[in-house]
Amino acid sequence: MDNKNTIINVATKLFSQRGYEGVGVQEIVDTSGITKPTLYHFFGNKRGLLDTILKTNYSTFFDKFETASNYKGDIVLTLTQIFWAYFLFFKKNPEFFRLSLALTYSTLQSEGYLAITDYEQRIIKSFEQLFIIASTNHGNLKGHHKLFAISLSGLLNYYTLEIINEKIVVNDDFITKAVKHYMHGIYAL
Amino acid sequence: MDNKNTIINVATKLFSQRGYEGVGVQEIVDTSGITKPTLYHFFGNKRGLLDTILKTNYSTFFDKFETASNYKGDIVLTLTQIFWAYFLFFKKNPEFFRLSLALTYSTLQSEGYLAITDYEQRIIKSFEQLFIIASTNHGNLKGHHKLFAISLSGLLNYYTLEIINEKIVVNDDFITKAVKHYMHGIYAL
DNA sequence: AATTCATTATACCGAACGGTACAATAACAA
DNA sequence: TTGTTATTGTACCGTTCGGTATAATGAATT
Repeated sequence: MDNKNTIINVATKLFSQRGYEGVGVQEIVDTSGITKPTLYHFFGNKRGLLDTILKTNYSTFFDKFETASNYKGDIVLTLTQIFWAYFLFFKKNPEFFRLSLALTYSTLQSEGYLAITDYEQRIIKSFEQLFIIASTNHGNLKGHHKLFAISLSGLLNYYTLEIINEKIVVNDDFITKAVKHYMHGIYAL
Repeated sequence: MDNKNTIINVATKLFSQRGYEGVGVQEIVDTSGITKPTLYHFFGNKRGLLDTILKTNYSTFFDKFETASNYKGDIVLTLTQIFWAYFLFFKKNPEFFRLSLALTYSTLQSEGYLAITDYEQRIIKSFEQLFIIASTNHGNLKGHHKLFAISLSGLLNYYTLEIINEKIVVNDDFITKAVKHYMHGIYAL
């Protein structure tokens, strides 16, 4: 593997274990078997490295996620597709999930939060959009878009955490239950 | 106010804005109008300061939380009490909520995570315990304790975030809806 | 008044932080 | 083969990091 990708992989792993601020550039280059100027040549600065990690991973993620989000009148089907896409992607990239989770919930003025907030907003907005469109068919969704979008995002993250900890096995049965759990809560309002 | 409490208040605010690792001891003492040895006299080290902040706040929290968790055969009532206790405490302590949220979702080997994990586990265990006891009356809860406990914790944190952002007003109507949303998901399984 | 002990300031420590100037090398095109 | 550009190592920069030795206070006790 070339040095650029080695750095990305090493940094992703280290960041996911001890956080963006908890890992120094020196440790990244040592573990990668290179020296600082190489890292700074490819990424400009530490933040540039983080940005590259996020951009690369989220690019793949949104490809699958936005395909899954396609709504054709069946909200349960769409949610099922979304759950599948979400869980499978992060199951394949557990280190990236841990990193993105930590960044998402880090403090508002931290570098990590600033780096990830646009991506997270895009997910939330996508959920909102789905609920807005679906509310044509489901009257009870109306006026709760924002809340539903946020709670859905939170739920997915919690499930994903259990999945990558191997407490939950992702299969049709689980996905069906999870969607059911979420939907019936909404219908009940 | 005495220096000890000044330090605690200043540190809580700064940590909640830029994270435990993002704030230096020097900045804390400068903002507090004192010098380093004073801080180290009271707290031993930086971690000791964080521990004190967590211990103080969670002490008050668990007082109210565990009173609210008392189950007497009515799971909806108990959940309603828990939601009220949870939301009201963190609405009163929004900075501490932001800090604890960031620590809870920080990386597994970070200092902040190690500092808060016992408290978070206590909350999860408390939820689990509730669902185990309640499963005597609600058969459909059986075997899902852990999952329900975790998803409840996640849901509460998401709601709380909206509350301290003043997107949600905490009143009887909201609490009723939130509990309903959560419960009907469970009943539907 | 003398003693004691908690509290605090001055001044400093070595280590780690992110980042870079500069020169050497490697790769490739003209 | 020469010129050009991308890549990389050596050695270093100033700043900030968490933490402390020492001594000076302040207040309370004897």
